[in-house]
Amino acid sequence: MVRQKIQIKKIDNLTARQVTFSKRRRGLFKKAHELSTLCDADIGLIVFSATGKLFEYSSSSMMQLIEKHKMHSERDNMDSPEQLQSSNLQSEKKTYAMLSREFVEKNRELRQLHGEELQGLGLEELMKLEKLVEGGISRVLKIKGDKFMREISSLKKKEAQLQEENSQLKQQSEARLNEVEGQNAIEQGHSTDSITNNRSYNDSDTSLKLGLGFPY
Amino acid sequence: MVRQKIQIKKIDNLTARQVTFSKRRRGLFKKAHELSTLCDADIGLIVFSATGKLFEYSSSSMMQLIEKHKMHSERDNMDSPEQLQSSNLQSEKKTYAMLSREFVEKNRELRQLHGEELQGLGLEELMKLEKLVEGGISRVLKIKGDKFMREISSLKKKEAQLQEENSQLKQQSEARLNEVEGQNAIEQGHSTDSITNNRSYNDSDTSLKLGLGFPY
DNA sequence: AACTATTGATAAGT
DNA sequence: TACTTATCAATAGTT
Repeated sequence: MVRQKIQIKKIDNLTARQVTFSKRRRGLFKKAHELSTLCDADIGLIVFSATGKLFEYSSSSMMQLIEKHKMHSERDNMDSPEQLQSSNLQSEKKTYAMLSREFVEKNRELRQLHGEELQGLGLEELMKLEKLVEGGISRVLKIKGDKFMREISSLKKKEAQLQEENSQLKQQSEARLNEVEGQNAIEQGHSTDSITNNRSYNDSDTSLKLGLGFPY
Repeated sequence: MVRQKIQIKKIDNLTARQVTFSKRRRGLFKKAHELSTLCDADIGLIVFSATGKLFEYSSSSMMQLIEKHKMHSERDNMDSPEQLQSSNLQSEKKTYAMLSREFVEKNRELRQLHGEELQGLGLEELMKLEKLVEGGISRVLKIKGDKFMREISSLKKKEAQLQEENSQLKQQSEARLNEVEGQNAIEQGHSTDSITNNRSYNDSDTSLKLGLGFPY
């Protein structure tokens, strides 16, 4: 409806969906309030987000409004008290069944978030799930993450120190070898091949990768 | 809001009020439907006109929505007149109430796992949550974790190798120094203090801690 | 969270 | 009630 008109269908992108939900929900509540004020109407608005969070508006009392609504739907549909009671029971059972289904569904989602029942998921879903859980853990572990980074960095520093000392030792050793050889010009020198190329241990940026791979 | 902007207060003129009611009601319902579709929200909208006429919209079932709303407002409205008759019914209602509570609880937990509502949690709860989410991610990232472990292990191995070479070099260097001093018995030996105590770099078991702290 | 270009909603008129 | 239109409000995409 703005920079570009959108289709009225579920928004794919999670972030965009959440933002739109927040914006439009506010707009909807405002409109409900305006209608209620302008036209002296009694309005109740119940909104459950996809995650199950409740938002509500009512111009008076939601409870009273719901009771009034119940009465109206009863009057509209029922002729006799028997029918009414039967319908009440029936609808309650329906709600019960609905709840059970949704309950099972929520439990499944929870177990998935807990890491169970991952076998049935495709790669795409697993990646989404990973992103989801990463998002959650990134907040919880923010402080822990800092410590983690410091430890990695300390590990790198120590490795560099070792490297440095290693090369110093090597120089020293070779210098002394030269000294020995200089003094015993006729004697054979000791081989130093077994300890060359120490710098190759730094070619892999393992520690850097680790630091970047886990930002929390 | 058009030819002239209006104030949000009850419209005096009856006809104008009725017209506005009709127009804005349609608009409100449309917006409610759009929000429901776009953001996968469950929405119920009840409107009573000033004359008492009922208009309603719901994205699914108004009754189920109202039941869900009751749960969230955690009212014990499960009791109804016919409850006292049957103990069977009573136990069913008990289950119903239990389900309701658990339902709300699950929803809260889900939202928390999605990273919301962390502000209100204590340190204890955050740690529990962290454990929970760690458990989840540990399974999802099993493969990724193996690579992580291998890299840590490789880092440790490299460090050990460096250490080993370092001490070999030290021995070699000292051996050569001894050789030099043996040959120049009168000359002063070079000090080797600057490179002693290399093993102290292993005193911190940083890499071990990292490996254990992040098992994935 | 703020901005803004654009679409959508609607007050008044017919 | 329905249509029109001038204007205001809501908001999608962007930063």
